[in-house]
Amino acid sequence: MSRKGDLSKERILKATKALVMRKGFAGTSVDDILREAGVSKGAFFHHFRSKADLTEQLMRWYADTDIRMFREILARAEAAHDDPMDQLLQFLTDFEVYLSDPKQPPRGCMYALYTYEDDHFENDLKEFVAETLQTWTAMYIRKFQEVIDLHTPAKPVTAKRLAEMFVSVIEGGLILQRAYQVPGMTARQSEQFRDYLELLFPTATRKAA
Amino acid sequence: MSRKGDLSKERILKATKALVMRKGFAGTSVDDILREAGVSKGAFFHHFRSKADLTEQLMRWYADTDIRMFREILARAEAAHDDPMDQLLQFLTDFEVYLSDPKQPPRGCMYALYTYEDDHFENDLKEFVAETLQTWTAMYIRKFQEVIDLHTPAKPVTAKRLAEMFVSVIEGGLILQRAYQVPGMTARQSEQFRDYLELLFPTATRKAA
DNA sequence: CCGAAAACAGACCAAACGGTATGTATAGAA
DNA sequence: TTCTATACATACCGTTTGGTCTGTTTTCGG
Repeated sequence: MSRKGDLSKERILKATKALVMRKGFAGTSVDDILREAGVSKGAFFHHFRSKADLTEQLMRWYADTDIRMFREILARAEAAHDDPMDQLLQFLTDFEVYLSDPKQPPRGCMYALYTYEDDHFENDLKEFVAETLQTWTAMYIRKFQEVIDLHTPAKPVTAKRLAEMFVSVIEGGLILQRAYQVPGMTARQSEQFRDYLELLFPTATRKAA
Repeated sequence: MSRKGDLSKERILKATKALVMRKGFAGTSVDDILREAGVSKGAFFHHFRSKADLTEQLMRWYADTDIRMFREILARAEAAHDDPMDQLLQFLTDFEVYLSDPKQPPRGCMYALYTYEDDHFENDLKEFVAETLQTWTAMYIRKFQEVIDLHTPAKPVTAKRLAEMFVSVIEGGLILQRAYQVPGMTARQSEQFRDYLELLFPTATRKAA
């Protein structure tokens, strides 16, 4: 495995991610990517069979790092607390810190972007995106179920619904954040969701982090 | 004002809306639109100076009908109840009925789509989208403020935050709905948000519709 | 240090793109 | 009926697009 080639490939992927987040998939041309990544056309088509191939690899690469990031934050929260509710609240506050990081200005979710441009893509990529979103949701379902099992909710609720609501609120927050160009919007949605959880599980004890 | 021309123009706008919701702005070519709308290139460029001009007019046309629709649902809810909380819950259930209407398969929000492709557009269009989203949010802020003034919330909360959370939850619901291709997702998010409101304002009376 | 595979560079291409030019049909006011 | 502005239709144009082809450099095991 040569290192040089993998480095270029990652340069291309990163450049494409940045461009796609601002211009969409169809709105990003191969020449745009070459300029942004500083590679030649030959290099590009050496690593990717086509633009569609790049799109697919980008999606899988993005999903991999994305899910891994969430797992890490959750693992830290689980290590810090015993009660699943405390773990959850810790996860959310840590996630808010991540969201409020002033680096990487144009925040966004590539799954969201994808769903609004899905006509250009193959069916197996559609399935992959749906599966990835489900994996992401499943992570939360598990945790919410633990909370529900331990603390009686003030109103009947399912773990699945709570998980889906959290994902929705984050996705929607990103859209508002982009539209208004105010950095804190998504984190605020997470906060607001925490408030909901605290109302929903009033018996859950709250400890200092 | 001749009727014939306006009719063709609306045909083009409707066709573009349908295409854009599946392929994005950049991913929809003028020829695509001509095919979908069944008009000639001459007709198209008679009504629109450029593709960018169409994009702007489409956005304004969409925003107009969109906001009007929300105002109508809210007006009906306000006519049906006296208590702002009842009005709000009625509004949400009516909105859920609208969302669950099996017509118009590919649901989506053009503002969301826009924010993920905004690099192609002019600044005044960016401002217009932001303003429209703010108008939409402001509608809810007013109503939430009335509720807060009348019923003490179980946890301190601002009308603005609640309004933004609702918009977020709907936008996010649309994304999940598109990704999973299950029609009820967005309506479920609205339901879940209603649950939150009922926990937040426990003193609010609930009447039968 | 050699040879072969990987990694690149850049000229080139056909098709699709947004847009124009020019001509024709049509509708309504005078 | 005639005049004129609107409403189209279509051939055409320059540019950009995704992709190919050919040739050169770099890398690395033997």
